[in-house]
Amino acid sequence: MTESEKGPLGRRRGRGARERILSASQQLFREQGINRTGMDQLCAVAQVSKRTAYQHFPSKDELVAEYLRRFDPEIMPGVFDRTDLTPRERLLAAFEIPASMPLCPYIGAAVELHDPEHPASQYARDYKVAIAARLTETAREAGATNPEQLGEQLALLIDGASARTRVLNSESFPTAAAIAEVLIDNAIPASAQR
Amino acid sequence: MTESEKGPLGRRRGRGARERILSASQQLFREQGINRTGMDQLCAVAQVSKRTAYQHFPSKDELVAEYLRRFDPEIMPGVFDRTDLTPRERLLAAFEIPASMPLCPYIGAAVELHDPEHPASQYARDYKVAIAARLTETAREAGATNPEQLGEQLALLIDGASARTRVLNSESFPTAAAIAEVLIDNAIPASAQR
DNA sequence: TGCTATGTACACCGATTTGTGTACGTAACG
DNA sequence: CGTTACGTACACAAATCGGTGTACATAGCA
Repeated sequence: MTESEKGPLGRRRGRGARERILSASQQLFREQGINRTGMDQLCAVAQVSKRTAYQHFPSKDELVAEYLRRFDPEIMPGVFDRTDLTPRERLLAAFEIPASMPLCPYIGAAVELHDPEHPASQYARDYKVAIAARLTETAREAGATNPEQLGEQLALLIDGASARTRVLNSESFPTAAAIAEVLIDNAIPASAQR
Repeated sequence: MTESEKGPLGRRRGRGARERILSASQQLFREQGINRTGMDQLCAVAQVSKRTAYQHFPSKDELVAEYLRRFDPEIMPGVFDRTDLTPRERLLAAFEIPASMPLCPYIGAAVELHDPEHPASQYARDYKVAIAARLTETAREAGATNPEQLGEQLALLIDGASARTRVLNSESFPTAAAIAEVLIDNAIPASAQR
């Protein structure tokens, strides 16, 4: 609403339309959900004409899929690369989420879209599998006797905390972290610990 | 599409309109989700005129809330009343879901509606708290040293399995049950077991 | 300079959404 | 019987949805 709004001969916002669209997607799809965010509103926030949006993305469905693919992957996958932590600490670090996480967007997309064939749903599935694989890999480094099992278990805890945080509107990751600690200690033979 | 369809002077479907509406809600909201089910389709399945539907429910939002309240509570709460099982067995029985459960409808509603103030979201929260309380109560019967903690942990496992089953399109409750077994055994002192 | 890619403004489409207004049947019950 | 509550048919409103058509402006590059 400032003076920098589009005049009758609209101020040009520049060439980075695609990035602005994806940035607005991150904000709006997270804050309001996918279904409750119309393309009109999204374009208004991105300061992009609707025509431009549809020149970059063939449909909203494809935009949603790209939104998931471009989802800032620094939080979760980042912990797996922290060489300053032991494998065990890395497993536990996956449960320290930055509180600005209302709901895992992959779960949110899968539930909202309600179609397993939707490109975004497919990517959500791939992502969840990849995270579980990373957890399994780290569990193996930590010396777990059954790393696949521990990886899948920890992945389930993360999703449980995410879903429960959303429904109850209260933080559930500490609970999940407590469970994780028990599972990890149970899964790593005493000889491999420390 | 059989001959029993409404003719020009429509065959009367009888007085049980409200029940038919709620029954159709159970079916459609589960199969297609809430947002993707329009009132027109819902009324068609319920064999009820749209006018009648809005005479029973002031709005779709209220219908959704009532759909959750009326949700057949035989599966989950039922296991808590099974006197043929030990408390420990009852806790584990909560993880045996009948596979016809695509996603916990309470989680689904909370995610789809995307508004914590929505009456259905509020009820979902209440329901989740109630289930956790039942688990806590049973955990206390089983002799857990910290029943509140164990109850909350088991509740998180159930929600994690539900969410993960939905996203991955593959059964996750066995994984959750395996974790539950570990947690239960860890939470009950040896003296109280058996 | 002029060409091309990118972005813009804005009206518009058809479909779908929740929700009403109106006038009419009919079943149940006194 | 008549009354009343319940249910019906159908049109329609107002908003919103995803998506397009058209004509124009500008930035970057050769």
